[in-house]
Amino acid sequence: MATDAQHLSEVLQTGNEATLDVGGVSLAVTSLDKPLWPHRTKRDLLLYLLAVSQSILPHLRSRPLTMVRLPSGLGGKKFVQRHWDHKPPEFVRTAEIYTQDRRRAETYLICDNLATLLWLGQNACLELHTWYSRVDAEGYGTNFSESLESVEASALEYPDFMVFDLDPGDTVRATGDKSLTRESFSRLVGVAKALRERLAVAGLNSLIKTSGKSGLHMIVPIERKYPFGWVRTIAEEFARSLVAENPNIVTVETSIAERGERVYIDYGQNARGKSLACVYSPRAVPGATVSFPIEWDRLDAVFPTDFDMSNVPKLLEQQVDKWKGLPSERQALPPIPS
DNA sequence: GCTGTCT
DNA sequence: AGACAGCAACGCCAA
DNA sequence: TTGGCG
Ligand SMILES: [Mn+2]
Ligand SMILES: [Mn+2]
Repeated sequence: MATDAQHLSEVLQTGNEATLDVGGVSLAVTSLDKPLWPHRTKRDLLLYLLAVSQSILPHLRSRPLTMVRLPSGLGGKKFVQRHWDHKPPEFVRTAEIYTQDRRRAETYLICDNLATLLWLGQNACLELHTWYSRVDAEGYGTNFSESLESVEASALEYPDFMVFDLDPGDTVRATGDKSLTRESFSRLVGVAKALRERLAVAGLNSLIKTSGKSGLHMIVPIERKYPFGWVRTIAEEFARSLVAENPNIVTVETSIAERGERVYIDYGQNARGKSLACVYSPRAVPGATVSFPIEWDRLDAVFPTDFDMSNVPKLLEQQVDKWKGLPSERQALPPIPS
């Protein structure tokens, strides 16, 4: 039975299955040789999650999860899962959260510890997406399950980030190849910088990461006191101001057909129940690329495929978490008009 | 990947 | 015992 | 109320 990370790593190296002792709890892992990505197996996923656990766990903590699962890898069925209907292991933290559609509470998973992280890997969660609000009370209500009113009055209605999901527009190319071009990404970077400047003028510091696919995610840490509706209103103002300035390059148009080559700023992500790929989460794409934080002055020098499951653990050896301390950073937004 | 059901 | 089927979002907004 | 959207 393995105990520390070094030993866990050694145990995961060989055999098609193993029983891990993760901080005192027993966790069975199976099908370690099953390919989940081209040239990458479930063993590679578990070793990756173990290697980045110190980096990713602080960002997963207390946040309801949305999982992208591919039990048979990229060649098999893919599904998004937000609820867990059966009883998860004891060590997995959960929250019962009311959902509008089903008119009842569902069980959401929260990844608060290494055992849960590895268990998610065993369950072929190739992507881990998190909410922007947390279940921690800190003065707010924690009745998430009773009714729509109760969850709207709860801590989950108060995000600690404002987010901007920046997606590249269609790239017009004769070949029909839909992969991201340097030109398209460079246009995206330009929009991100312009948005950063807008935010800075308003006194707001922002951080940026690759989504792990083609886009960028901008994060503005905020005081945990504005309901999603207000955060969305502010995000929309910033997004529309960029569109007004550069209507040929930026759009907030929801219709895909209308967007064309323009960069899409999705401010609508600022809503309860929505999620973005967590920083350091792998993505279910052939290259096994990873969502990775970028320093603003490095943005021109990088490309999303620079960060994948193979090299990210190495990059993190220099600095365990590029966004260390982010969970406690807070900025004020304009007040809500009364 | 897991669970419950059918043969 | 083994095969197999079923299963696994949700909130916003414009129309 | 529905359908598109991410
Ligand atoms: Mn995106
Ligand atoms: Mn998007």
